[in-house]
Amino acid sequence: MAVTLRDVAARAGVSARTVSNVVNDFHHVSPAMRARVQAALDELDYQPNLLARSLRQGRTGIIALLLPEIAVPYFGELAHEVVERASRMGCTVLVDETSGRRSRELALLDVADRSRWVDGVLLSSLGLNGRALAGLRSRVPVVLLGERTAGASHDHVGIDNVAASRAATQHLIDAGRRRIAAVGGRAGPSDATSRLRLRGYRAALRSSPAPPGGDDLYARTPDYTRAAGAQAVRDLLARTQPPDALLCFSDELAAGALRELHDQGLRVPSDVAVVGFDDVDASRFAVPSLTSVAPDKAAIAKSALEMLVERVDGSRVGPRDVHVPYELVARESSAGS
Amino acid sequence: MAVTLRDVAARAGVSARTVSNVVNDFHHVSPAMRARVQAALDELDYQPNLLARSLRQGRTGIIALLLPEIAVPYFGELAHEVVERASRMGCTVLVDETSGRRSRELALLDVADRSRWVDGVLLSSLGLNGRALAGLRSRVPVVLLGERTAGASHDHVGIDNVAASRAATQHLIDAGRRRIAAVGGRAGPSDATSRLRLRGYRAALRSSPAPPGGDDLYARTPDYTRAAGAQAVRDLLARTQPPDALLCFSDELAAGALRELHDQGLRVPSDVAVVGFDDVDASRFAVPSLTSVAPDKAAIAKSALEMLVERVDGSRVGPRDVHVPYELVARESSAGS
DNA sequence: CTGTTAGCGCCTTCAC
DNA sequence: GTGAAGGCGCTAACAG
Repeated sequence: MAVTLRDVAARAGVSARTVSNVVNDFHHVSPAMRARVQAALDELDYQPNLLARSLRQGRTGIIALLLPEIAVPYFGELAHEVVERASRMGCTVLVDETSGRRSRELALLDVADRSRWVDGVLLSSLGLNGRALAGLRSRVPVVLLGERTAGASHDHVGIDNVAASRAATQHLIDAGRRRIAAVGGRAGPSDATSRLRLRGYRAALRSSPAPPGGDDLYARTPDYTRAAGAQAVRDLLARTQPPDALLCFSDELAAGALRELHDQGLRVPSDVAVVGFDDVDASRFAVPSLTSVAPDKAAIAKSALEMLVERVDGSRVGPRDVHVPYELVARESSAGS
Repeated sequence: MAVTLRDVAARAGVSARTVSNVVNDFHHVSPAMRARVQAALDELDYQPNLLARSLRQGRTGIIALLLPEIAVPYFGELAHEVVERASRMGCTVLVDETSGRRSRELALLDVADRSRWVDGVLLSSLGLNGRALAGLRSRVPVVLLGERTAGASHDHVGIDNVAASRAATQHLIDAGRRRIAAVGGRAGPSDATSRLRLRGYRAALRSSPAPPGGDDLYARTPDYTRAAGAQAVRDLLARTQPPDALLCFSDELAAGALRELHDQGLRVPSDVAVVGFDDVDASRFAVPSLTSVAPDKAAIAKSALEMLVERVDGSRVGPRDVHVPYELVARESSAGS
């Protein structure tokens, strides 16, 4: 059926070894021989069976990208950067969804680890905390995207969430806001993102001359969706004194918040300023356009893949922790009061 | 290093074949034997090398999903449905991006075809027309997502674009709109989507009692992005008589249009009604929320994967053309004038 | 019901 | 610079 190395060898009247040498240009094959083999290669339209090659070499050139959900814009944009850079590096990307569930993250990691399908794993984990990850003895290298959970024993790449959150909060303070609410996540042990961002938020408030109330200005949410953002606004507005600014820990939350504020007859930014995280493409076109903390997604993909490939190549250096740049993109939703 | 079938066989004092039988529960292994093998399996923590299995069986359980761009919300949502259903069917999904470029689509198809990595391909093609696809003699089965281009020789699944577009246009006519503009694509030979949707749009107008002007109410766009939607609105408003409704051939176009209409001081829906296509998650939360044609994405993924698996299993029936349901979801952006 | 024997297609250690 | 043989780990024919 399919044409194999042997077929080509027979056609050219040489051994399989020689054909292999030509295909991968190994050693130095004599020009005459090379030409003859090449002719046979072309005539038979030979294409190597990558499966067999991988079995032999113990390397597939495939990396797994494990995300909570690919349809969430931020993860979609991240996946885009990963796929693009991987392809430039000669790798292909296998995408799998975890729903952010710990059990599923572990199961997929396990499969990836044992099946021999993938050379390495990029994991954007929501459910696994440091201990769970440290307990993981995987053959396949894993690089974490997003937060570094305490005690993690893996490479990790993300932005400095504390600093970013602090900067975003300061931006609102500078715009004259005094009752700034933080929105998103549960700040629990398995939600490092919101924990870190909350820390930055509080740090900014503490160093501000007119500090607002305490914890009551944090609205927890079960997830980072638009629906959760809308619900959070309803919760906040039901409290005695409504906020004059929202720091939402994702653009999706912020989008839901914008919608709900609109429904409640509040104007953005005059009544309430809104800032998001992730700087998703849609935020530029929202009405009003959304101020957001923009992580350098291309840089995340680049660092992560580079570290992963190093590990695949056998590097044994200690776990690394890479911070990529972020930028606060100021737009209409937080324009000066 | 890794524990193989042989190791287990040696440990249990049986042949590799028997172990294989236990692992895949083939034939009927005697309970006693099964228990002994299972014990060895557990003790050694054996996990099959899927690579070797695939090489042997000529099947990988991997399907490739070729999309223009995963970060585009519609494709992200589609990918989500595909990944989810594939995982339920025991398959994994390899995602690759084509940028909608013909050359890249062909190249990726070729790689998928020859590398033996994937059992089948799901292709959401923008650049390939019927002839180009028909000329493709691929070993690996391919199912097309989106439009069936004329003369295509492959299975295809999508919505009935003509009917859907006609229904959406009728919806605007019923809402009292008289100058309805169509927005999106180039309606050229390699852009079947806009061609079909334009056809439905025109059919609705023709059967309407008060037909508006002619072709001048179609705004071409280079792509289906928000930026293009905004630009299209600027173009349309520069014409002598501005439209009172927009039928945008994607929700992204519509989102850009909403933004631009807002910037130009026009109110939606009172001045201009807007309808989109795809019913992306963001559209529900837009301000105003966006009326959209909602294809049943889960059904697309389901049909496509089912057809693909049938082909992988050797089915040789003629090319099939499946229409999945769609629904016009009426929201604020087209509320009665 | 289980053991033996061949490969799947490729790369690579040995000889020449 | 080239040929021959072995094996990556698994499963599918054949025995027995």
